[in-house]
Amino acid sequence: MSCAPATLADFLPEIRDYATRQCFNRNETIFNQDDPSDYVYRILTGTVRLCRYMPDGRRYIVDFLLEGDLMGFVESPDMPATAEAVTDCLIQVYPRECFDQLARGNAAIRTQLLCHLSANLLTAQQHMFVLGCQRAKERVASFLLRLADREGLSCGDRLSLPMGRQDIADHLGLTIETTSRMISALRNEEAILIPNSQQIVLRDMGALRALAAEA
Amino acid sequence: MSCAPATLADFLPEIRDYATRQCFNRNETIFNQDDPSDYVYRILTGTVRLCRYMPDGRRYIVDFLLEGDLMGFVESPDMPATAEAVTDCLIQVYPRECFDQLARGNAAIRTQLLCHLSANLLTAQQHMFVLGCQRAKERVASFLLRLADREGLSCGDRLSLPMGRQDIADHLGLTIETTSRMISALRNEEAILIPNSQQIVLRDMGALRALAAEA
DNA sequence: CGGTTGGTTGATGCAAGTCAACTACGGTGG
DNA sequence: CCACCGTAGTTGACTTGCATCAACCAACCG
Repeated sequence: MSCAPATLADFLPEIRDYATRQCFNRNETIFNQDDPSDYVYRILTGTVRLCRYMPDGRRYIVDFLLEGDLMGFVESPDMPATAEAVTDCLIQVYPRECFDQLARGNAAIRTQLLCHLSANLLTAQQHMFVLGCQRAKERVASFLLRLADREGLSCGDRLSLPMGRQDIADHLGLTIETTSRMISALRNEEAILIPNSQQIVLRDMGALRALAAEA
Repeated sequence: MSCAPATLADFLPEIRDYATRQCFNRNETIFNQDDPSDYVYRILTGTVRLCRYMPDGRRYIVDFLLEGDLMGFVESPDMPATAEAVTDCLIQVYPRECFDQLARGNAAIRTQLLCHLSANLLTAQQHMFVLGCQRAKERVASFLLRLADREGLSCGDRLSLPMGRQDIADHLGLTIETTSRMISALRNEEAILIPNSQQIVLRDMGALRALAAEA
């Protein structure tokens, strides 16, 4: 059974009467790891990071969520990660119970839910390869390409990086200095241009793809 | 909604008449990345590795599957990874269409399917932390603890390692030499005993947990 | 202006990778 | 029974890629 063209988000308007909208400022926490899973979320505007914090303070950024993305659909009594606003965000919050009830009566939603989780799992596996096998410059190239793909960008387009260098580093398993150096290296090799630190022009996606070398 | 005590595997007997059993020798391929997702699998005996191969030959081992584990439930037209027998295996193979039909008529199965995918996703996120943040010795400790947990072992028990050092290395994003050195280091620190290279006695799980430092 | 925050760059150190030798074990056949 | 071989694991010597530590720069703002 393959995924239908509809997406999970298409069904959420059906329960919009039960939803609330919330604003979060940059770096504000949206929910905490181990909070009860009582809500599901949709990002209306802004960028969010999903983090896991370790007892010793180390942080790993599981993923970034962009405008339109959903979170909170993992089947677990507690949230497995903390969500924080990377930029100011507007977020639609749906009561979980309400969504579950909708899903119980609607097979198409359940199918989409499976697709959503499967897609997340595949993304995670892809990223495990990045962390397990790639070197620093390849990781940065993979990261830029993945963001570009999600935004539907192609060669010559301008990619905006709402997250800071430290966030990118924590997502790629690198330090902020190495991340910065590798971005500079890609500029020196003329694979990208850096009009300013928040934006990157994808000058040579072929070169980036050659580095990322993902199937 | 939390996961019921039943598991996905409990429902498979209902379609056992449509299943076949297949034997695979050590290192034999069970299915290939990009094969159509026409079957779901249950490991009856033996150990399996799920791998992703890259164009340049690098290999990443997504996970190991043990006796009783299931695979092939990701919602995708093609298999996202290759499955290979780590040891000689006996595997029950169910036609996917048959399972899907069962799931369509049974809400409990669908719930379990969501739990199964969610659990896989959480495992993947946990492992991303291992790859992104931990150093070599911590990774090996995490690996041993996870295997021990899955086998339900505790302090003093003997853990068997059906997979070779190279497999462990490819799962942890290390080289075979570093993996071997770290295992030796854990022996020298008296956290483990190594009666032979395929078995490990968990002498001091506290020390291992302190290294893994996972929540 | 000076202070603050986020990013870049340089110098140095170390953890893990690489290359290579050696050991242990399990067959297989003389 | 031992001699030989092939495979898998361990250990040592050396190299290197990234982390660390530290200085510097640019943008922004009171």
